[in-house]
Amino acid sequence: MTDPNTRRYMVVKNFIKQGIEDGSWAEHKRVPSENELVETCGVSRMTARRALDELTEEGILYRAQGRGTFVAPKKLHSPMLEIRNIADEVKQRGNEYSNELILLQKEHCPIHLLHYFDLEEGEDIFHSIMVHKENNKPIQIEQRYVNPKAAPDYLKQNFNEMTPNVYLSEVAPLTQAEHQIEAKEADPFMRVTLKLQEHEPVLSIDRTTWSKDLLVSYCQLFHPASRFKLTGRFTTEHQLTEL
Amino acid sequence: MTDPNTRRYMVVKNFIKQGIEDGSWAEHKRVPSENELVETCGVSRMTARRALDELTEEGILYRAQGRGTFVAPKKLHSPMLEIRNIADEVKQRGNEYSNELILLQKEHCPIHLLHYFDLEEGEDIFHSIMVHKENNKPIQIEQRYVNPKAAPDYLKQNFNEMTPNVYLSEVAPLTQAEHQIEAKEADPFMRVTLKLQEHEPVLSIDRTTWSKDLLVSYCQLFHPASRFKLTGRFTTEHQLTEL
DNA sequence: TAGTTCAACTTGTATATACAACTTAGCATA
DNA sequence: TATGCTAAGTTGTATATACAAGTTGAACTA
Repeated sequence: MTDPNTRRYMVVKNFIKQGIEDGSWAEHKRVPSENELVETCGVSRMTARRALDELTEEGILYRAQGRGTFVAPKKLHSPMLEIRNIADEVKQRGNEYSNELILLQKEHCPIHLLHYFDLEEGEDIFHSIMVHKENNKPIQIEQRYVNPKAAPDYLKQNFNEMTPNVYLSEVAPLTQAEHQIEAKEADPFMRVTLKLQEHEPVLSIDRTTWSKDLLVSYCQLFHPASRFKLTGRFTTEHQLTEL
Repeated sequence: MTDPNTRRYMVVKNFIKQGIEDGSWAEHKRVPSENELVETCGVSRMTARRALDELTEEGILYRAQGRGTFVAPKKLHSPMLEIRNIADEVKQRGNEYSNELILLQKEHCPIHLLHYFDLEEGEDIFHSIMVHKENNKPIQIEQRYVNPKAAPDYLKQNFNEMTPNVYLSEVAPLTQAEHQIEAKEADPFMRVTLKLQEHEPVLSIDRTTWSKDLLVSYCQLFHPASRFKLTGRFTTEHQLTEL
């Protein structure tokens, strides 16, 4: 039972999530009761209950004693991690994850980033560009500058095994992150890569991450803004400059 | 068993929380195992487990299979949290700010929000919808549910003087906020109000705010995603679950 | 008709049990 | 010494069972 998806309560969770996704149960509609799931899924009530409990905790369902369990209209609490791992997310949807490495090299640090990475002009930095795919369809472009001091072996990694995000969080555990979200026009590369229509905007997420006081990575993520539903969760504890 | 604190798993939770508070178990120290709690608290293992599970979910403990359950390091709490208001932002750009109140009323709390606001069915909540304008051009739709316990005089306010955001932060100082950013299709109301083109997406920001442990407000902000350049900046503190 | 009771269904709490999966320390062996 | 194995302890998953507590609608009664 190494694959999480073979676990019985995961089967039930996916069964419910699937039903919500394909419209079997609309918002505020009752999903099968615990006892009904015992019948249809062939699990014990406690297992069915665990599935419903977790989905409730994730904000996907809500429950009312004596009445039933219902589909929540909009997630108040996102089930996602604070920094999402796109590979896991794709797999969690039951789809196939793959990626394509466009660029991976050492280069002189761009001038406008020298200050952030605490580098002198002419010093090197790692630069990668990759495309993340779901069922072979491009869903995200990732451009990333990585601090050699924080991840000296970045260039040697095989990013089919492990996304840059996961690798970096292993070699330089996150202590702080800053995000900037922006909707903007796509450039020609994005338009071709993400198969965008004319004038279709992209949702851009700039993410800067630190490990202790060391700036580890500056990363830009681009998604099609209209065709995909993109959610992120941010718990702010310092400062938020808004709009 | 009407008092939640008489429930067995709550007894165990309080026992653990108490021990952490009075210093019996320091950060990263092991707390009693499930079987030890069976002995000392006189509950079944599943009940002890539920207590530890919930405390883990709350970020108070972390668990490692085969090793034990440990006290998680404390989250950093910064009392200062700034959410700048849109009126100031517009004025800072040298433009004229105005708004239009679409709806301001008391209504029964929607069922799916009862749990979050800690209300019973039939209890009332405040609901407002307004449009923020820059040079008389709509730039943001704000829909907001407000907890009457946190801001009992919300309905009496004149929101030309002070935006809901500013008013709320005065009567119930923010201690925590959570955001969810999403690009999605506009509904007809948004399309008309924000003068959107066909199929033009909106950038939606869901913001939930707390004052201490009290959920103050659940708010949705909608912006045209393509015509305006919208940037938000978020500083996140991450907690490590595995050490 | 209006109000009450009750049966059937729901979720909520609690226990007892079994086995799987993982970690660690100590022991046995090469 | 170094290596590998095992036993004991831990969390993780799953089942079966029982009763408590809240909801609903239908049958019953005044």
